[in-house]
Amino acid sequence: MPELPEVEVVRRGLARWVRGRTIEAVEILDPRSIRRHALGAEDFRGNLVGATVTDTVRRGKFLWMPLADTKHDDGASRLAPSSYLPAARLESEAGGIVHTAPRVALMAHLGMSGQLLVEDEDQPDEKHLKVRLRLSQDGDHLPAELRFVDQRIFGGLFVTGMVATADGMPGGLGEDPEALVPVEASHIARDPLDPAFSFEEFFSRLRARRTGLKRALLDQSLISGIGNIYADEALWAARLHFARATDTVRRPEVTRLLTACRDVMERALEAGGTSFDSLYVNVNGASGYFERSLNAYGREHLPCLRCAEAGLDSRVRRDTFMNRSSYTCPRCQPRPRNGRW
DNA sequence: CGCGGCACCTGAGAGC
DNA sequence: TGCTCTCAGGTGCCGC
Repeated sequence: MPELPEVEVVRRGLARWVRGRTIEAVEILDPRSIRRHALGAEDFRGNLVGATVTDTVRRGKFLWMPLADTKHDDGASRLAPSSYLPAARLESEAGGIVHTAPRVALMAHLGMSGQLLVEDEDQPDEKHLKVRLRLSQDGDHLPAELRFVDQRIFGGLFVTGMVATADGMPGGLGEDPEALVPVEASHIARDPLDPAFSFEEFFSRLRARRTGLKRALLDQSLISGIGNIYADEALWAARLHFARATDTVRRPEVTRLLTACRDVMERALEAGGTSFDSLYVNVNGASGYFERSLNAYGREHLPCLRCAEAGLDSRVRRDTFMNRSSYTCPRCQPRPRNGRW
């Protein structure tokens, strides 16, 4: 489930249904979905069985569940550090990233088509079911399984170590304010809904780029959580063209753009996310309904609603950009000449 | 070293 | 029916 609001919907579902529960069994139906686990699917399983999910944390589109080991009362981890933090990684962290006491997390990225579903064990397997986790039954009537379903396999799960980022700030949006960040998410910038997001840092880094606005919005190391839908929606709301040169944008324009990003993603979150079909659902399999609130994305040839309100007829156009579609109103988002202003 | 293009996958739908 | 083509909410890596 792609962009920030959809991932946050999933995070909240996991916080409700999975936090505090212990993983009792792991079934890997397709090892290709254990994507970046350096030591392979079998090691992945060994790291998870007996571990308890202590929290659910998100940064941009990355989602993770910090794990506590419940096997030993003395607090010693059953998990050898080398099994989740390869030596090469330790060496590569010299620049910028300070290593702290290793903690582990179950990382998830949904890619283009991943789903995390909380279900009873008697539910039939989904066609693209990749991984099944059986969870402890601490209370009663809790669904017994957490399933990872993914048609295109761009998403995946893995267990990894967590580090503190260079700014020494807490990791992301979760319940634990001291949360660290998994190594694989440490290059991901804060997202616009993160209280620690810095406008000044974003503005100066954006201005230093020599590229177009949309390409910058989609760069997760500059600003995270924004994908193709919400980039188009935010640019439309801010009346800016996707090809506008980043080194010419002025402060008020960037303020407008960021406000638009926050606004559209918060509204999408309230609506449960954007779904065009059953591919994008919450942990209980239900679709969000923000799709009906989109102003630009997917509206080729349809009227620009802002222009219509002003009594003008302007139709949304679709351009191929970065090998994907971009939707703009040619009247209120005019294409800059020579990519400049 | 920053930027842009492309590979990684599967499936749905259109057109012939 | 089946082929080919395009398209789909993302990310990382490689060459320039």
